[in-house]
Amino acid sequence: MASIEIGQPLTARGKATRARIVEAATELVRAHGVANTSLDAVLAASDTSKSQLYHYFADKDDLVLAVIQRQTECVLATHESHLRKLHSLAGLRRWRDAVVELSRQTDCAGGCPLGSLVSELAESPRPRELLAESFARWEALLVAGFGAIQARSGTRRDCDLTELATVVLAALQGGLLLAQTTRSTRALELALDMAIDRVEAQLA
Amino acid sequence: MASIEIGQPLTARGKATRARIVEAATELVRAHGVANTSLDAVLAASDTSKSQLYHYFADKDDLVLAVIQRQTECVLATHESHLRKLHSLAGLRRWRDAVVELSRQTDCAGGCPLGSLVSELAESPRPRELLAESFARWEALLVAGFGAIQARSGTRRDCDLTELATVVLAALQGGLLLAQTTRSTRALELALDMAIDRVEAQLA
DNA sequence: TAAAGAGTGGACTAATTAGTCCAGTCCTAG
DNA sequence: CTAGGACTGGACTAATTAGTCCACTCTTTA
Repeated sequence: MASIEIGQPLTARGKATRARIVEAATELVRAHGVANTSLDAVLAASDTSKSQLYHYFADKDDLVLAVIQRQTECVLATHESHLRKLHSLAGLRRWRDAVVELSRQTDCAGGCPLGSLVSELAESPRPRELLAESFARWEALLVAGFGAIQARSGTRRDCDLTELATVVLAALQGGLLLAQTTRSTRALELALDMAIDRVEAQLA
Repeated sequence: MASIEIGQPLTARGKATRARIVEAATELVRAHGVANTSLDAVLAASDTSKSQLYHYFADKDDLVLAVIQRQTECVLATHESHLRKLHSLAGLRRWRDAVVELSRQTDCAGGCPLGSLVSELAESPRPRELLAESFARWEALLVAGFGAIQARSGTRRDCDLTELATVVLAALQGGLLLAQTTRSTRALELALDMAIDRVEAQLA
């Protein structure tokens, strides 16, 4: 009950303030991590004050939950725009190229925003639950895309699309982590190619 | 020069003290992350004092470098003991089972100690370099194992063992991250199976 | 138009943090 | 056995942090 009473802005101005706080916090967390993002830094970046922050969030953990949700929407929206129109393996390879290009544009820095949140927050129950839901939604996006490819190709092989989605996501996360470490997209490209070959073998 | 002058204990007692500090710091960092590990906590866990810590390390960053090195040795030693005697695909699958079992034993918590360090430290040049070296050594271990399998099997296919090692490592890292999120080894098993199937296809 | 409550500004506290400093003890080489 | 340097204990500082509080302004509604 208390968690519902806090954080619901009732006016347009309130909504705008809350949104500014979450936006600034999300950006700072993506760049520096949760532990290295102070509330004072969030306030400065969003041009708000302590009382505003604590008017909308119970504490820092509560703000972090909102950051997870916003970051989830950002990441899923990016991938959804590519995966929605998927209907062939060539389309899947275009998605691969887009992912690689996105990583290259930031010089492989930062890795996956959701993956980074996992390794920092996975030992806290509530954040971990939210992130698990995020990855489930991400997988569902891939499953839908695989289904579309399968439907288009006509051949209906008996294979588990969910398992395929899991390994593609694992290859993506592992590839991004190695890319971040080596500052090269090579590992990401190889990992995604392997996973997509697997998709082709199972689906075609 | 200065970095060499600090941190070299000259007596047996000094070496023991330094080792106790690094060991305690490594354990705390593995459990809570770098940013959530205070020097006071390290001192309490290692039963040492501030002046001892700053006698052997220039600052916290310097201690973190030592932690990266120690954690690297721990992880590589674990895998080396499995990969050294590798001479068949069945052996590689036993390594897979051991990795999965290790993850299961900790209820999938924590993920890979080196992977976690990457997402926390990859934006700092020196730590990133060290971690890149760690992964390179890990890959070299895999390459050596693949070479042994290839030599044993007799068939000499023309394939890039380094690329294979990279994708296996990516599958391992991505699988561990998803396992940590879902608290289930399922993703790790699927990802490693995919990668090992790839090894089989390329090597056999 | 006036009351009520949503929203705001910012000073304040208490705790924790990295890092400094010095007086002292222990060990070893000459 | 003694000087010098390695090593140690712990008090101390300065900065940063999450979180509290209250007086104030804005906005809506009756």
